[in-house]
Amino acid sequence: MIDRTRGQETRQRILEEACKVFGEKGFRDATHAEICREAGANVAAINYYFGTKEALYRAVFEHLSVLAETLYPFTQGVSESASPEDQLHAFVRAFLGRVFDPDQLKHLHRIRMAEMFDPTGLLDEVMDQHLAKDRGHILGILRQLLGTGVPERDLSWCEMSIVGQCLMVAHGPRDDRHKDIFGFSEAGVDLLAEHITDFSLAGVEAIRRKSNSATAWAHHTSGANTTRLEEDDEQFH
Amino acid sequence: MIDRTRGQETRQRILEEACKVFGEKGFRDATHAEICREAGANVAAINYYFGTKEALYRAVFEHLSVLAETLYPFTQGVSESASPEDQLHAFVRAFLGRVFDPDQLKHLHRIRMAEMFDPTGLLDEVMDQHLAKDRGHILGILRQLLGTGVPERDLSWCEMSIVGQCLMVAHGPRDDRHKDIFGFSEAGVDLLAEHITDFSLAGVEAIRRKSNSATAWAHHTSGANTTRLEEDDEQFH
DNA sequence: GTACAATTCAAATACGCATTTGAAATGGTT
DNA sequence: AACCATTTCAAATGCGTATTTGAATTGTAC
Repeated sequence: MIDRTRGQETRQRILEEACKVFGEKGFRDATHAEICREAGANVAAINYYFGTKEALYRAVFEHLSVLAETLYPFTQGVSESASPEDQLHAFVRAFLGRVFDPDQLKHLHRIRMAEMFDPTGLLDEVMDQHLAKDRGHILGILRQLLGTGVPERDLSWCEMSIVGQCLMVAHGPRDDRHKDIFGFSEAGVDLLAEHITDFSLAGVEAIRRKSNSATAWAHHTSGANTTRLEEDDEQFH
Repeated sequence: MIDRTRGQETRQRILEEACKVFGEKGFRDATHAEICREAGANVAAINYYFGTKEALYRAVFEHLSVLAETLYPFTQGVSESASPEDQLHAFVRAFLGRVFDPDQLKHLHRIRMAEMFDPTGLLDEVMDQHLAKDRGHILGILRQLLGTGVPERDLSWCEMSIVGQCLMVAHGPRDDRHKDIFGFSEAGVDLLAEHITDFSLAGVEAIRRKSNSATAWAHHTSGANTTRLEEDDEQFH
């Protein structure tokens, strides 16, 4: 058999360097030249090991995705029978862990967001798969929190409200600026997770109440802006 | 004097077409050729009227920004003395109005998000200015809702929680898929605004309570995860 | 109707970068 | 040592597209 360790090492160096460059510059502004220079390889190496820049991009995404699921599983630290509140907390913490990972993983967030708003189209199918898995998890938790009778729309919108917070909390490559804005320090991920969890639990609960009281004693919610939260809620004094 | 109406018309057509193309393809994938073709002008026209592609990009952003502030002011429909709850509602509605505008304006959202996660760097200063104005508005509302004693960090994080929802509710050019995911129809902006407002008001209120009870009777919140919402809150049964 | 500025145009240029190519080097196998 | 697959390399090639250029056209003033 033939020793391939040398070649696989180069391949690995390129893959990891590509994570960094794609993460920092985005697909379009990343160049073969830069990736290979930093990885200590020749420009032709990308073509040799991955075929095309696009294939390398996909390889990077897959690489980072499995890394994310390994390092920050959404169920980390909670038993299956934990309360939905604790499950949500774990979900948020894992989500933020991925987003603020000090190593390679933070690049995944950048790549995913860039792909959402400035899509190359290269990751469409792959992203859909991973997305579906994540959605299943958070929706499961929300079903517990909201109960069975709640309409699908409330479910989806609560999901959006929670995930939106987790996604927007970290900006792209300009995170210096972001840290200034939101007063965030690396050590504060747990605090931030607590904030989002508390905020979201209260939000979800408000939606649950409203939905319940709406379906309970009336088929018509015809009044325009008369259905505000305060009516059936004593939490505002 | 010389008649410039003809020229200015061409300039305007290019500007509006550029909004569309930059919005749909992003800065990097937009080409002189496509913009000019759609605008019925020659490739050289961009250079003639705007100098460079980058200058055109900046012009587009400025154009759309003033349009946004004109069409969807954050204070629309509420008096200055309205309750902070109603002010927040108006803010969210205006925000979503901008994001879901069926015409040109929707492109602004795409451009801003792309600039966040795949920055060209061309709009940094300009975006900071507009951002600062928006932040002032929402922070003012939050100050009313949270009271004076609340720490700046809670303020910033609540801001993030709210704005995050508004930003993530609409994806990029792939909004077909998004609409499927979140079950959103154009007519539903008001419903969605109501959801986000309700969700956020409850979230903010939860943060306020926690912050108050924390500062009121202890300087040490040393326990790790013992400061969950349920302790001083009767809304979870 | 001549002159002159503003505008439009087609074709040429320039440049960056992904990709190719074919030769050189490496290292194990016989 | 001779052989062969694997891997590295420097230098071309080719393509897409922003930008330039200089000539043609339009419209206005005198």
